[in-house]
Amino acid sequence: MHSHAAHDHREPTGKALTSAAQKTLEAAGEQWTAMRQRIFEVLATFDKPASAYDIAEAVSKAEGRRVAANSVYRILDLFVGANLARRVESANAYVANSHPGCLHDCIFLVCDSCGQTTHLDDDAITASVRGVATGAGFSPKRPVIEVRGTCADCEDPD
Amino acid sequence: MHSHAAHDHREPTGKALTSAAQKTLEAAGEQWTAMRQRIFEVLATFDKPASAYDIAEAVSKAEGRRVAANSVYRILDLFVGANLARRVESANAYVANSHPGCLHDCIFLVCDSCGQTTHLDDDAITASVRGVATGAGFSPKRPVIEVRGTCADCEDPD
DNA sequence: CATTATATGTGATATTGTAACGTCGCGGGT
DNA sequence: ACCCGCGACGTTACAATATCACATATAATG
Repeated sequence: MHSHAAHDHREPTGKALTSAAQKTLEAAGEQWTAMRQRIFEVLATFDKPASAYDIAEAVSKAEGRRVAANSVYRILDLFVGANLARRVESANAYVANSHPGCLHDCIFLVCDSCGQTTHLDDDAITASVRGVATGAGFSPKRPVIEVRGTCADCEDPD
Repeated sequence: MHSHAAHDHREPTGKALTSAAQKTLEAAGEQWTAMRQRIFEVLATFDKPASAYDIAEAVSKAEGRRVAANSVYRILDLFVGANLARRVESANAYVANSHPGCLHDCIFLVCDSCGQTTHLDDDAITASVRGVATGAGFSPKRPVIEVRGTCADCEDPD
């Protein structure tokens, strides 16, 4: 996937991904706490965007104690700020960034049927989006590019 | 603005816009009721994206009776479906479509500081977004392209 | 007019997101 | 060791956004 990118995106998984996330967060001058690790791990295991409440529920179950959505939001905000996670605006949900530390604007393909969300990078497109914004006298900070539609599996279930 | 579009976009305002909206909705086989007109008018007078609750409140005040958010959502959904209005996903809010009847994918520039939102059309960009989605085996239905940032006025207040 | 479909009203409830404030543990200064 | 300040997290309350179920009203149709 996104093999068109100029640089290679090997996607770390499991422990490697968590470890990469830790390095990135610490490099940003933030602490890597047990709670943050737990939330990152849970987020990373979801196969589709997870809401803060989804995560709170999953963590609560895993820890055997109540974890409030509140706390999850705080940590998700931190993750988004440090590029460990992304918010999918059209789904009110979050996904782990599979290559933290590299900070593309990104494109999400969100299936209306199953919720599966694919992450693409296409610097040409995102640059042109920023370009038209700038051309209109606007200072772009965060392009939100998401495509709602139907994924291959739902479109054509063999 | 968006003078690059292949066809002319004169932007109807006030009564002309309402009338254009009516024609479009009726052409879609839906009724143009007093309630729908009221909601469209109120939406069109907002100078920035309005939430369903903003609209419910404004209509309630204008009508001197309680109009529930519920009813507003129903009508907004209808409007979005008929292209009379658009939802700004990253703001949980809606804007009137200033040229109903013509249905571009569109690009919103949303100012994080003042909320002002500018609507651009750029068919080259939206086509390329749909293109990468299709290239990934995805069937795009509704691209969501929004740019969060700072508008000219907030960036550089003379 | 009677029948049916569509539109709206109403209250309840679910989901998503923030605010305010308290507690705990950790590190630095004294 | 003690105090202090700070960041992380817990806890409660609440605000904002969104949907559901069902009643009523209004419009379209025969």
